[in-house]
Amino acid sequence: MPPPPARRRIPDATVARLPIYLQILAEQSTAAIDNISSEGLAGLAGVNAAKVRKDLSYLGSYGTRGVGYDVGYLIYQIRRELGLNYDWPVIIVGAGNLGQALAGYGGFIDRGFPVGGIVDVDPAKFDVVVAGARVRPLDELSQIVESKDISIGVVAVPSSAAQDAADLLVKAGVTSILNFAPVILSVPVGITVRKVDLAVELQILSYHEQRRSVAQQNGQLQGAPADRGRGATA
Amino acid sequence: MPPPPARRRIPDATVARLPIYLQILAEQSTAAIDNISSEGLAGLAGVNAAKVRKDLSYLGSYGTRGVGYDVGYLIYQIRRELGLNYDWPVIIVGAGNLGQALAGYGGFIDRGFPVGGIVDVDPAKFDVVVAGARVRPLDELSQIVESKDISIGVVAVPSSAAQDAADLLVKAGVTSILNFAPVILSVPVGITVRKVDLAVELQILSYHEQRRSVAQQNGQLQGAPADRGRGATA
DNA sequence: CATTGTGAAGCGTTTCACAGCC
DNA sequence: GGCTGTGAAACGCTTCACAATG
Repeated sequence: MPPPPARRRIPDATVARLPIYLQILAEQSTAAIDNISSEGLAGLAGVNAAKVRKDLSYLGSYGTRGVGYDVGYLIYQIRRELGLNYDWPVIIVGAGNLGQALAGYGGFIDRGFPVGGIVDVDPAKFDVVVAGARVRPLDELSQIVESKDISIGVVAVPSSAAQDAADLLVKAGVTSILNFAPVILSVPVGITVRKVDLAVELQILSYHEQRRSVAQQNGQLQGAPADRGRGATA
Repeated sequence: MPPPPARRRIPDATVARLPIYLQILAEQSTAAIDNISSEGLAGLAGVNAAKVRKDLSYLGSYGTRGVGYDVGYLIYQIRRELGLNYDWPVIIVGAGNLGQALAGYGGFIDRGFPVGGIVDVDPAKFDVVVAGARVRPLDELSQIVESKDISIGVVAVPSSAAQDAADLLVKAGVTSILNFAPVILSVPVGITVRKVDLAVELQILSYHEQRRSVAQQNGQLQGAPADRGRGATA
């Protein structure tokens, strides 16, 4: 069993799929299935089998020709590559509807991202307990980040406050930000930002709906286009 | 002013960026700025100017050489292309933490996606009013979809119930689904599904954090990789 | 003369096809 | 014999570079 060196640089497209494979493998493992072929995994993930093999090949040669992949071992390897062997506590900025839903969302803690803190500007929210975490004043952000050695921040504040929140997070030492506000955050080089914008998702769906209705009007029964990024037209 | 025909097929990558441009243009419009260059727009969107021009060229030739783009007209054209000239009411399946947060999320209605209904299996939640919508029994899903002519469904139920929810939505006539459950939904050809998986987002951030710590240990001060899909490493 | 619109080059991702191996 | 691992081809997206033009 080799030590955990980060070997090659893994393509971004592959990194975005590894969590999907991981989730499927975990389900297989629960169902006491301990071997899976690239084709089997591909079917469950909704992708091409060659893509699965290429993706997994970036981690190393962990399959057995003629047999497939050992589910448990693959889980171990993907988790290692994604850095999921340790918990990454997150700090949530904003204890409104969304912030509270996020804090209460079981998926966070279950998957190794415990809520290390949740802060807000509104004194009315201080000390409200959300899923085991007490809401603290925004002023304490920096102290929480430092004391709990947090590197991931979640921005769940209104658009107008998002850039300030991001600035505070960066100043406190956070190096990755998950942004739910519909604004483009400006951050220093070296900070990773991912954005989840619900309105954008809906607008992309709207585009497909609009195409559908136009196609219908023209009597064109051509298939919808394949999607990209995340999501897919089945 | 030409009538609204969906002209060429627009690349998926472009469709995914149009909502971002739209949002920025709306901000500009509010600030009484009525002209913008591809470079200006690119700067605000965090992308390359050539990309902006190519993206916009798929809609038609709506810019003026030597001048730039008329903000209002561009907003109109992007909205038209995305099918945002009409409201698209959505139905939310699941009135738990997430479903309620989504229903209450102002961004939905503000951007042309009013909550046409929210349903749940749990009788304890019936008739709870969330952001103006009364939670209804799951049984009524089909009737709500039909009576309000809803084509977009939001799946905000636990993983175990997600496929059932999707099946119900499809049977009721919904053709686009926004899925928040961490499972791959299986739907008939022609139905568009997009997935928002918070754990996946965090795991991608985790990958970058992990690389950072490995790089630090090895004293390699190489830059972090550019991101793909959504989000970006600045 | 600043800025768009776009062929063409460049680059990363996907898919194919098959050699390698258990 | 069946399935992995991977060069190479195909594809789509991004970026360049510049002609077109208000």
